[in-house]
Parts: sequence; structure tokens; C-alpha cells
Amino acid sequence: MKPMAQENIPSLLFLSNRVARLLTQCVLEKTDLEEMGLQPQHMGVLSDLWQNDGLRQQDLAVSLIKDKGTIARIISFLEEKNILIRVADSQDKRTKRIYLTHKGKQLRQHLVPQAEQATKDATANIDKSKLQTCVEVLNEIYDYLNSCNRND
Amino acid sequence: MKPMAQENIPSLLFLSNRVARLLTQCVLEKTDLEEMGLQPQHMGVLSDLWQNDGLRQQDLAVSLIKDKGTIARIISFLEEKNILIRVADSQDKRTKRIYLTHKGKQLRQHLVPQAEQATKDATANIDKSKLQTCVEVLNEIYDYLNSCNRND
DNA sequence: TGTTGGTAGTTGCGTGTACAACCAATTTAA
DNA sequence: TTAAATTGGTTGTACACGCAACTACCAACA
Repeated sequence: MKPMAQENIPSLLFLSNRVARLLTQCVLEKTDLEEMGLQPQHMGVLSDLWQNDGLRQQDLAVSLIKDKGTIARIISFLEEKNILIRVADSQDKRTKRIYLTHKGKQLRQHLVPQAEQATKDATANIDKSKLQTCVEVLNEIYDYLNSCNRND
Repeated sequence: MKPMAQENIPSLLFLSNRVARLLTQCVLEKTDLEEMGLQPQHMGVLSDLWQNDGLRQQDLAVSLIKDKGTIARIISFLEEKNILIRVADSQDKRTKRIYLTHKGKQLRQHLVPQAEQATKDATANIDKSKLQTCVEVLNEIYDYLNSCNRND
């Protein structure tokens, strides 16, 4: 007699959480983040700014799936460290544009190759095309869910 | 004249973090977790116990990539709610085995289908075989990195 | 048998985060 | 043009988490 069919544990939910933690750990260990007095969440913010300088704090909050208050504090921290500056927007006085300083731009050349290497090491034994598919799928899920969020 | 080649932002690192956040949000919204007074991290612990009753706290810490202190507090919380019990191991008096109560086992039938539906909704527009590949890859990364952790 | 090193669990502390209340500026509607 | 609703940002509060120090226990070895 077969066992009753059990509900399937929703693996994507738990796997994405655990892999995210593990990769973050790897990057923290294998980069100079810590000795520069930075944390993984700071690199998250920087990654968006490296691609798009001049974003608003609200843009960062939506992109990073974090509370706007949390973003405000991270920005304050990075501003303190002279990595970026808040610039009041002349068009809309509510918003502040975030611009990287020279130091902030320099960090990219320093940190991104290290982080890249760390994630490469972590996925060295994975089939390259499957890994590519994985990234594509995550990107699609991200785009889909994030567009839902914006519309509620 | 072409722009200088820029380093590639390590997408898997950031995507896994963001997708994990988004999926966790979805599940929190679309299940009865909150009205039962539970949080996503509690379902993480439960998911391991539903598959393997009688785990040690240390097993949970390794599996969930969380500090053993954090696990201890989550277990205390769930024990308080009569969802599981700590049982001193007679073989090794250092360890405590975690067993689900009847209530804890019931939760599976209640919560897992809801969480499953939530993740299905979140990935409804994704090609099924690509999604399957994505889960496989995440599983491989998880196994690989977690085995590294155990050996340091 | 006693000593030493390692492991499971607990707890104090600092910090990152979400939530909510708030202010200022903008946009929409009356 | 004014009133109401919305939006971007800041700050207070509560809590989940990692780190580190501690206790209790086990295992290995002299």
C-alpha cells in the first residue's frame, strides 16, 4: 500500500533564502568588504548605483525590496563614509538623488571582481548553461513579483 | 570607440537575495502564517522538521544557515506555542531532539498547500522546465556551499 | 582516572530590518 | 485657488539575527 501523497515542500522559497545566505557569506569572506568597514547590504545598494547613478532612495527601496527607512539609514551610513552624496532634486523638492563620489566609483573596480570571483568559486561545479538558465529564471521571477509590488 | 569593458555585477548574488525576499513576502501575504502568530523563519524551521522529525538544533542551524543561538530562540518560541517539544537525548546529554507535536504536524496540512500555491502563483509565467532547472541548480549550489561550511 | 580539546545549547549585546507615525512637497480634484 | 490625497524621506520602536562568552557534556589520550 502506497503512502498518502504528501504536499510538496515549496522548494524554491526555501532554496532561494538559503542560497542567498550562503552566497552572501562567501562574498563577505572572500572580499575586502569587512576590512573596509562595509557590510553585504551596502554592496547591494552600491550595485544599483554602479549601474544607475542618480537614483532616488525610493528607487533603491523598490529595487532592493527593502523598507524606505532602511534605505535612508544605509544611505546616511554611506554618505558618512564619503562613498556617495544626497543631492536635493531641483524639479521635485521631496526627492533626493543619490550620486556616487569618486571613492564610491573606485569601489566598483575594487569590490566587483572579488565578488565575481567569489560567486564563480561557489558555482564552479555547476553546468554553465544550466547556471545561465537559473539566473534567467530568477530574473524573470524578480521582474514579475517586483512589478506586482509596484501596482498595489 | 568602444567603452572600456566593465566588470560584470555578480547577478546570482543579488538576484538570489531579492527573489528570496520577494517570495517570502508573497508567502507571508498569501498564507495564514501571520494570523496564526507565526513568521516566515518559523516555517523554515518547520519545513525541515516536517521532512525529518527528531533533528537536533545544530542540524537545523546548519541546514538553515543560521546561528545556533537564533535557532535556540526560534525553538523556544515554537515550544511555547506547543508546536514542538525539546527532548533530551539519552545517548548524548548535550543534544536535544526536536519533535513536532500533533499541532505541529497539523500545521503542515494547513500551511504547505498555501505556501505551494503562493510560489506557484509567483512563477506562473515561467517555463516549467527552466524553472525545474533553476531549482536543481540552486539545490546543487546549496549542497556544495553547505558541505564547505561543515568542513571548516 | 584525570586532563584537554571539541561540541550542543543558552544567553547578553550590538545591529539590520520592517512597521508606523510623522513632515514636507507634489498632484489631483473640487 | 484651495482642500484632499499621494509621495519621498526621516525617525522611533520592536524584533530577528550574528557574534561571543558561558555551561554542560563527550571523546581522546596520557
